[in-house]
Amino acid sequence: MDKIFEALASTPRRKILAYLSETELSAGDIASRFEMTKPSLSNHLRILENAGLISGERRGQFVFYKLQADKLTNTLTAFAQAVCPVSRGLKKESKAIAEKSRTARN
Amino acid sequence: MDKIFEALASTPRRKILAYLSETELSAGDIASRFEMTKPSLSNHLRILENAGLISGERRGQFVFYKLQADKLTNTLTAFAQAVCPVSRGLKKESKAIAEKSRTARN
DNA sequence: CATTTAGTTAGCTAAATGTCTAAATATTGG
DNA sequence: CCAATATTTAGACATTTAGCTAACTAAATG
Repeated sequence: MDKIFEALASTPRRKILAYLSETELSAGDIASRFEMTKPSLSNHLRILENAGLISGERRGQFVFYKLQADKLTNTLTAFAQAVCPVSRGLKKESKAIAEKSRTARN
Repeated sequence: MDKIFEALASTPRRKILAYLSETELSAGDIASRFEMTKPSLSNHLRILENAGLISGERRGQFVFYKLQADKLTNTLTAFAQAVCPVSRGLKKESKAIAEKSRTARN
């Protein structure tokens, strides 16, 4: 939990996750999207990987990174539920659904 | 967004949010639950308040803090949706619901 | 109005973080 | 094997962060 929230506390790292949400990318592909040296970016990738949010696999010259979406969503929802009592969340959701249905009917 | 994830990247601060999920508490009430001086804790409260995750109100001698649950859930779900493509999330949810129903029937 | 209680602000220090450059490692292709 | 490409590791440096103590502001109370 600690490692994950620490990993998320960085704009470039969250941006990396967003890039990886579409497709896997090599370290260089990712680096080219940032104004930052490759070593700096490599460090961000390491932090994300240590947190279990991404995983890298070497294929030939390249190392391809992909998102571990489950880890991310599980952590965020678990935390949200721990902090925002479940029933409250469900109530809100129900209300939103009800509102949607209502407007759809009219 | 930046401020919020930065605020969440701290174990004591996440713990404060958990305490406030039950009820509002005075700064001193919160401080008494930590092995930390009051000024240190006051600083954590300031960071959480600046992020919009909690709000403090002075009543007499005390300053009571309460959770801004909407801000938290909205931010987390928005981010989760931005990073984990929506359809994938829904699929997972559907699967979980189906599984629940199935076991309930047996 | 002086004192006590609650909380924040200010100033300091140690530790952690983010970035860089230079060098090392791994893989591919001539 | 040597050179080129992709990536990581190592070491240095500046900035930020988290904690502390001491001093300050605000409210209640004798």
